[in-house]
Amino acid sequence: MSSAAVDDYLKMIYHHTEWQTERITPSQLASELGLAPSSVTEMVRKLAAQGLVTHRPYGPISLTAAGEHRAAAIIRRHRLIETWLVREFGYTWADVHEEAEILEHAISDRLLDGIDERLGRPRFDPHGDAIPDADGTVTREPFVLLADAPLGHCGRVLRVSDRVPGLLEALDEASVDVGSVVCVRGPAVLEVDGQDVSLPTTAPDAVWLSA
Amino acid sequence: MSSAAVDDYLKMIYHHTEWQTERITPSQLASELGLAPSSVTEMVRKLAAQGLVTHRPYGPISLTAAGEHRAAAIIRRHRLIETWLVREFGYTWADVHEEAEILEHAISDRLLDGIDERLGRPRFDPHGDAIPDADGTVTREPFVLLADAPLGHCGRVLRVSDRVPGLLEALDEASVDVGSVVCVRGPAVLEVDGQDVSLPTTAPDAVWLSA
DNA sequence: TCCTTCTTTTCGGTGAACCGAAAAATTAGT
DNA sequence: ACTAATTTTTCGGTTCACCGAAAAGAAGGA
Repeated sequence: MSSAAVDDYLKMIYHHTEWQTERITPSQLASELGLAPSSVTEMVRKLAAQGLVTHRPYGPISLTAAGEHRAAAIIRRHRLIETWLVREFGYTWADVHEEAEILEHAISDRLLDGIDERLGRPRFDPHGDAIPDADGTVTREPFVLLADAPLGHCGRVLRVSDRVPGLLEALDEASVDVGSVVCVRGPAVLEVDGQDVSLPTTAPDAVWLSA
Repeated sequence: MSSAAVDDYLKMIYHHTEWQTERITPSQLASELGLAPSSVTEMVRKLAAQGLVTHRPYGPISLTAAGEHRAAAIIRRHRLIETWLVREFGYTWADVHEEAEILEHAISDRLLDGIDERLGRPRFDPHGDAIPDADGTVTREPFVLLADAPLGHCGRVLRVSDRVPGLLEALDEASVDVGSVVCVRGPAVLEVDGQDVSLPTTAPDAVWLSA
């Protein structure tokens, strides 16, 4: 019924709306999957026919309830596998992705549950991203993008995108970690432990705080 | 370069010559893989073109040195994964096969080595079958098929085929296990712990003893 | 040997997932 | 509002691994 390719599409679409509200366009999807736009058009039509996605010609793509449920299951696999590789096999965060990308399509539900159990049924992966439940439910905490947070807002750092190169290192330098409590002092300035820290100009769109 | 399908073919061909000297025919290969004969013809030609297999039209198929090396690597993956699932996730021998069948194509060399290390670099799987080394070397002990063993020959049970239905249970009943020392008393009669045990008539072709 | 039977190959065809080039639709600039 | 640039779709084509039907080859029996 499903396939590795279908899973990858759903996962990407889900991923895109996890922290942003904008729906994904075919060209974004194509570039994130590393595929030609024409391939995306074709596959999106198939997904729509299966009721996993809604899409009218030339418009953006979004998941149906069924598609979202399926996507959550795949994200769950991916994040559990990543957590497992890091915790039990000493993988670094950089190494873990490509292995998980393949294993998420190969591991049975039974083995996945064995891994989940062995890890103590974690709710978050090492990046701080939520691991959906086995039933597809996602536990989400209210959040704001740093760019959208009002001046003076304080909250825990919930997530830092790994797509902005160098950002993780910059935050590390300022000893800002996932979980740290920070306050917004300016467009790209945070107060951390009473000290003001300036971030790269790309940071506001790549850091999420609890609301 | 390789693919899951190629791996499956090589594995089957290897498997067939592991305990028997006869080379495999296209029709046997087709039935063991659950494929149409025409599919086998086609794939075998591709394998031959890649130098993994030798085959002249209407003849049997055998692995080249390169093919055998590749096959050993796949068998290694398969058997390590099976061992791991049994030891660390409580899989039964019956359950383990289909999961390993998929994972053997998905796990990276790095993760495989992590698993190997965690298991203490085992040389045999729970069935008693040898696990090839990482470099493709297979440690084999000299063996005889029970059907070929001379009367009075004594040796350890090295392997019992899981293809003869009921045989594993029959041997279990007689408390003959992989590793047990037995002596040949007749065509289908073994001496075990000083007692004579009669086996089903299918047994002599499905039990291997150390030479 | 010749004829039948069984095995293997050849041949045309399928579905999945991809591609590039060209056409169509949308969006943006002035 | 109209043209230019961009995005999306359409269309024909590819590769991989499979299939069934029919032809070709090998093997066995009288």
